Order: sequence, then structure tokens, then C-alpha cells
Amino acid sequence: MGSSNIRVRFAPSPTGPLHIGGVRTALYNYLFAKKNNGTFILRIEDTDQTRFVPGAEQYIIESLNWLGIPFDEGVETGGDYGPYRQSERKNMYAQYAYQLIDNGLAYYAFDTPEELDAMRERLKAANMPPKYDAASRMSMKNSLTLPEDEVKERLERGDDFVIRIKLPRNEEVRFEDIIRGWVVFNTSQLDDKVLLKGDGMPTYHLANIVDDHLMKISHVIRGEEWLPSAPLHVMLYKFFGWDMPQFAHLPLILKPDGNGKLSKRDGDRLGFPVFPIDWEDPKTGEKSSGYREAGYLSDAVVNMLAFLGWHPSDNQELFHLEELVEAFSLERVSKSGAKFDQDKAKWFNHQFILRADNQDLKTLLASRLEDKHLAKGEQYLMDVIQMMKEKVSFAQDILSAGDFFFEVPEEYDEKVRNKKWNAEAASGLQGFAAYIEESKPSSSDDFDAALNTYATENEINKGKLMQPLRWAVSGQAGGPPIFDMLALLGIEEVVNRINLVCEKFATSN
RNA sequence: GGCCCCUUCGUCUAUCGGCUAGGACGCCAGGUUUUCAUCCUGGAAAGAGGGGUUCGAUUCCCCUAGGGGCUACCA
Repeated sequence: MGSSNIRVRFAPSPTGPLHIGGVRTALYNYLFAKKNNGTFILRIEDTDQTRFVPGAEQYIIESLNWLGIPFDEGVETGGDYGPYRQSERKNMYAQYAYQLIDNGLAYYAFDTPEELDAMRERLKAANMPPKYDAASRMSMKNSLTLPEDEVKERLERGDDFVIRIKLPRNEEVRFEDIIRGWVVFNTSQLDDKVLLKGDGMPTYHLANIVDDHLMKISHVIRGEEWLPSAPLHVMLYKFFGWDMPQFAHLPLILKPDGNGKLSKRDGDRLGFPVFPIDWEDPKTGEKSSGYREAGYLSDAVVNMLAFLGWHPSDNQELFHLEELVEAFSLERVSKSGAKFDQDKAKWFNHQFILRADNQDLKTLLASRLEDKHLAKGEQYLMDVIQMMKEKVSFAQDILSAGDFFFEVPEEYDEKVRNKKWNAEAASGLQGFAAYIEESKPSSSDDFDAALNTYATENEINKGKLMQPLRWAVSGQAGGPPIFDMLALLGIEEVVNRINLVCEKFATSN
């Protein structure tokens, strides 16, 4: 709970998994709140009952918990301004719509969908903007055009109706956006948006203004896609006579190639997650992969997301959450959209893996551990983690790229085999195998010394032996420092593997 | 189409009128007594175009171009 009057909300609608653009909006809200000792609120905007998806709300909460950005107030958490689910606030909204009607600032509209379509077609044909506005409303079926007693009769009869805002014909609307500065609109460009729907539920526009007011929201931090409806919201505050919160419209996260908003399709197409955690659609069964399951560390995702549209005043790149809180300000959020960069995301993750506690990495890997990983004991596993974490971008790569630590390689790199594997290498390795069985090296330095001595004594170039040795033992062309590897594997295993490749890949030259 | 927003290296960005335009990812080269998906060093790489304002513009203003968002009884 914050000690200041700064109150911000993240207000997603539970229509599916939370897109990383939404995650970033939540993050910026959180950072701003914490930086200013404010309160971070989760409000679920589920006024569209037709789009409700079971589990989506839980998904949102789980995602943000994973990322370490908890709510001070909200669904599940509670608070003094609840309920925090708009569907549970349903009966609070209508009165505000009627208040506007009483003040002549809104009106009933009885038009059917077909009539609305016809109106739009007619206007389009006449080369006019197809809007329900100050001009067109006078030719529609509403309480402005219908005789008073017919309106009354329709209402009493229970006819379907909506309540629309009655916007002035030509009035300048302006507000100062924290990120963009003054933004100016004219009501002549807007239309009489529906405030209360036929099912009695408010639209986003009404609900968000009423709730933000009732919940004493001080700053509305949301995506740029809301900018066009901001003037409508400004008008609503004005009509209600309420103080307006400050607005900050965030730049969009764009697809890596080409242009446009980042979408699930882009992730599927280019092979990276667009969602924080895995999700399976309960209706279609469609699966979406998440950062968590892909092996990303939550801190890395937070850091990466923070930098998509924000930058500190110095050149520091790596931030933990608390440091982000300290450094964050809306003024340093950029105006233009940011293309998502998968390589940078990987780099961030690598940086955090590098710095991660080995025990934490082990915990992270827990669900992926098989018998073979545990067979050689706790310390062995930890040594592998220590050695491999410097090489990999994703946690699970510690296990996959380091699989040779747990069992004989399944495959042997073809290129190394073709280039480095020959009779000379084979006999050299066999000689070395015999040598270490005798000299019993145990530490990394011992193995290093052993190879040096063996090479010198037999007048072999040490370098010519190293790659075949690495390859024979791991099957790979690269990996951790070779002598560290040998020391961990142990003499017996090293000798075994040397013998194995000599059998498997008999050399003729 | 209309309205609104945006425009510095390929990408994310720094610069709050006077810089050899800085950093990071990626890329290239070299190095780490010979591995590399690590690490270090170095390198190539940018102010969309045109007008103004100013002693001086990447920075302020205008126009053009390009990109994006919105344009539902969805949020």
C-alpha cells in the first residue's frame, strides 16, 4: 500500500493470455507506483460478457506474480475500493449514465444494428464520415428525435436501448499527456459513443471513467491504442464535473520485422514467446508459449521489457526490479514504437543466467531433471550448472548442451570429425588415455599438466590433441574449458569415451 | 478515406541550440598459449527530405514523405 496519493491501475480484460505489450503496461504502472510510494491496482475489465475467457484472469495474476510485480489492491488481493471486477460493479454504472441524461448530456438510442449499418452506408455513399454524431443523430431513432411520449412508451415497454453521450458539435478538446505533451482534438471528429449497452453493461468508456474516479486513480498509464478515445474520456470527466487523472500513453511494441503491432502470429512465425507464461485456450485448445517455460528468468524479462520504450539517464543496461523502480520515470519513456528484438532478449537472459545463483538455477531446472541428472549426486549437478551457465542463454540449455556430462554423447559433431579426427589423433588420444590411467590426474590443473607432459614426452603438438579430445569426450566442437570438463567427468569416464570413439570411428589414415 | 501519434546506426536508445553525435544488441576482425553459444579489445554503422528561426541546429517552427494507432452496443 502506498503512502502517497499516487494510485495507478492496470486494467486488462480477461479475453485470453496477457500479451507482453500488456505486461509492459503493467510493469510501467508498477514502477511508477513504487517509485512514488503509490498504490498499484489490478482491475478486471470484463464488461464484454461475450468475450469472457475462463482462466484468463487467473493467468494475468499468475503472470504478474511470476514477474514479481504484485498488486496492492485488486481482484484476489482486495482493498478499500472494490469490487475490482467490473462485472461485479455492474449496478454502479447505470446511474451515472442516467445522470448524464438528466443533465441533457446523453440520450437514449433505439436504433437496431441494421439501422446503424444503413446509416453508415448512407453516409459513406454521400462521402461523409460514417459516424453517429451531432449531424447524423437527428435522423436516427433516439430520445432527441422521437416524441417524448414515444420514448416513454418504448422505455416502459422494455424496448432495447443504449445510452449515447451527446457530444457538442464543434468544440476543442485538449489534454496534456505526460509522454506526448499537449494533444488536441475536436469533438467534430468524434462520435456519440455508446456509454450503456443494450445488456445494461457499461462500455469501456463509461466504466473506466467511473471506476477511475471512484477508485481515486491519479494517473492513467495505458497503451497508445487508447489515445484516440482519450478526448471522449476528457469530455466525460467534464460532463461529470470530476477531476481528471493525468494521462500517459505508452508507445506500442512492434513486430521485429516489417511494421505494426507485435502479435501472437509474429511469435509463432519467428519463434519467440509473445506471452509471459504458457497458455492453452480452454475453447479451441490452441497453445501459446510463454517466456517462463521457454527458459527465461523473470528478472531478464522485466529488464528487457522495461527497455522497450524506456531508458535511464545513464548507460546502465542491467537492472533488477528494485533498481528499475529507483530509476524509472514516465518522462523518460519514448514516444515512438519499439520493435521487439529477440537477440537482445536472449542477451538479457544470458546476463541474468550468468549472475544467477546456482541453487536457484537448479530449482528452476527441477521439473526437467531426470534420473541421469541426479545419478552422480548433488555436487556433480551443481558443478555442471556452474560450468554450463557461462555458455548458455536459456536455463534448460544447461541440461541439453551439457548432456554429455550425464551420459555418453549421442551424436558426434560431423565437422570436427571430418577435420580433426585421424589416425594420429586416435593414437594420440589412446596414448593419453593410458597415460592418465597411470598418472591419475584429478584437478583441472592436473589434467592440463598431464596433457602437457604427455605431449612433450611423445613429441606431439598439444593443440592437435585438444580438439579431438574435447570432441571424443563431449561430441561437441565447443563447450566449457576442456580441463575443467575432464576433471569433472573423471579419469574413468574420459578413458571410456576415448575408447568408445576409437571403436566407433575407426580411422584408416 | 478521416482523425490522432511518431521519425538519430539494421534494432533498442543517449543528446534537454554549440559533439570527433555516446552506449547496448546484432554484425565483422583480432585476442583469451589453440574449443565457443562465454569473456576481452578493436571496427564498420545513424540524425527521412525540404524550408525557415538563430551567430550556430539532430535539438525549436512549418511543409512533404514514410510508418503506426484508432475509426463497434470490443476492450
